[in-house]
Amino acid sequence: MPVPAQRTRPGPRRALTEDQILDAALTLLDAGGANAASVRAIAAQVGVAPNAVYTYFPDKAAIVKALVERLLGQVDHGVFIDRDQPWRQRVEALALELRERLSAHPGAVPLLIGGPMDGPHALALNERLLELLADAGLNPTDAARASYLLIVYVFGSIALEVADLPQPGPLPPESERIDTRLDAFTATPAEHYPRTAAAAAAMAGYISTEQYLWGLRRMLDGITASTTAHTEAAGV
Amino acid sequence: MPVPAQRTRPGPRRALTEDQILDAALTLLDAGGANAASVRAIAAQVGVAPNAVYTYFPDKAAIVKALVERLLGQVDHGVFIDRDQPWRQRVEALALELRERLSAHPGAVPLLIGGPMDGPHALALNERLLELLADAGLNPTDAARASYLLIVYVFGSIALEVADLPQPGPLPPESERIDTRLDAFTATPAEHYPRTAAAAAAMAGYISTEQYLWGLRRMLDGITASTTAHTEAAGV
DNA sequence: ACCTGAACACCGTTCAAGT
DNA sequence: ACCTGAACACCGTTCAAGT
Repeated sequence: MPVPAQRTRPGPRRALTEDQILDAALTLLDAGGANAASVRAIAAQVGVAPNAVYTYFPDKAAIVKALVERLLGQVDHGVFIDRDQPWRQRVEALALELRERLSAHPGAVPLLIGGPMDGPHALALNERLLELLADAGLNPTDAARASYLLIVYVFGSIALEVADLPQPGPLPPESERIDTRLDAFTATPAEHYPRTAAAAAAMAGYISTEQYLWGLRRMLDGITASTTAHTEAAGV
Repeated sequence: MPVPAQRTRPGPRRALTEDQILDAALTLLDAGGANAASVRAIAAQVGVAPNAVYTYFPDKAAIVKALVERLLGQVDHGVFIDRDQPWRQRVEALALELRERLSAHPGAVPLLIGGPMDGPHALALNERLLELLADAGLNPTDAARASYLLIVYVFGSIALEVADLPQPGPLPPESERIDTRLDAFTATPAEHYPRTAAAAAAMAGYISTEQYLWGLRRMLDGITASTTAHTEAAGV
């Protein structure tokens, strides 16, 4: 998003900024879920007529795109940029940081995965991940494939988690979270789906972060197993 | 089917079936993308007034739910139910079959991942996957975690693939597919994102099924690596 | 029981006009 | 340049009425 040139200075009054509109959209998303951020609701939130929004963004898709970029920009790179840390730990830090940032706004998640993530912040994150995998000793092809695998996992996990949520609004603390998925499985007649019922029982004690990290580590195991020669040389 | 007599006059008799409504929804989805299957468009497609649809389904969510169930029900279990096959091959067959069925209706994918998949067909698929993982020698806890990991991967892959699609409508053959993601990466200035640009170059020759299977195999590697003792005993 | 027209409360977006 | 009211073409859903 380029900085507007200084020559086009005020007209009668500039009542808003792009950021205020994105703030309003996010507030609505957090309170009412993915469908709550209508252009009209955003306009009402910031106190203008619906069509005034189109002074700042060409259409709703542009608002969504800018919002997605903003969320990805909030990811703290510090936690996984440190090359002195073991690379697996850095991947875990990245995965946890992304998950935490996105879980903070479940209503925005469907917008995230609803379109291509090709903005500058998305590309910057991808770049960091590729650096990380290069540090791990992967060649460019393996790094590219592994990065896509990890991205699918991170966003897929969050998307399915949000999809299983019973209602819009902020995520409750993990300990109190009601998981529709586990609910459905637990309510499943064991005579029809014995293994699903058993799996629900086996998983009942676990929290989702644990499951998330378990999956992530299995993927890292698989990635390193296929590229052992390189990882040995890379150290740590 | 003979030429339909014009019973456009209000008839007390049942003019439709639930299946016809789902057929219409799927047709619209395939032609116009995820937003094309409005209740009003469905009604128009089957030749009734919009509110007549509510005789068959209580609301739009019920239509979506039934449609998702129907799509999952079309998955052919035969390809991965055969216990004489090596279990990894069975997992791959399941993953490929699911991907093929869902890719046939890209417009329906956002509806798939937009809500919980807890219908009978979804549970049946989960049950088959757990059987498969039990055959591989995993204990119930590992099987539950591994199955969720695999589900996240399969649906996450398809969701991201659809999200990167430029246009609604049917998926073109894989060889002619335009991938917004790769496009964005290729168009990326190499001076800002050198590794992303390199990754795009490295991946340019690959087709997505190859990437899909690569990721799947890395996950299976990681799963077996963490449960070696069991897999040895399970044979194959 | 099934379908209808009409209506309600929404939606994204465009347009002409006012400042 | 920025904002407005009004309008257009949608949307899901409800209601009373007709068969």
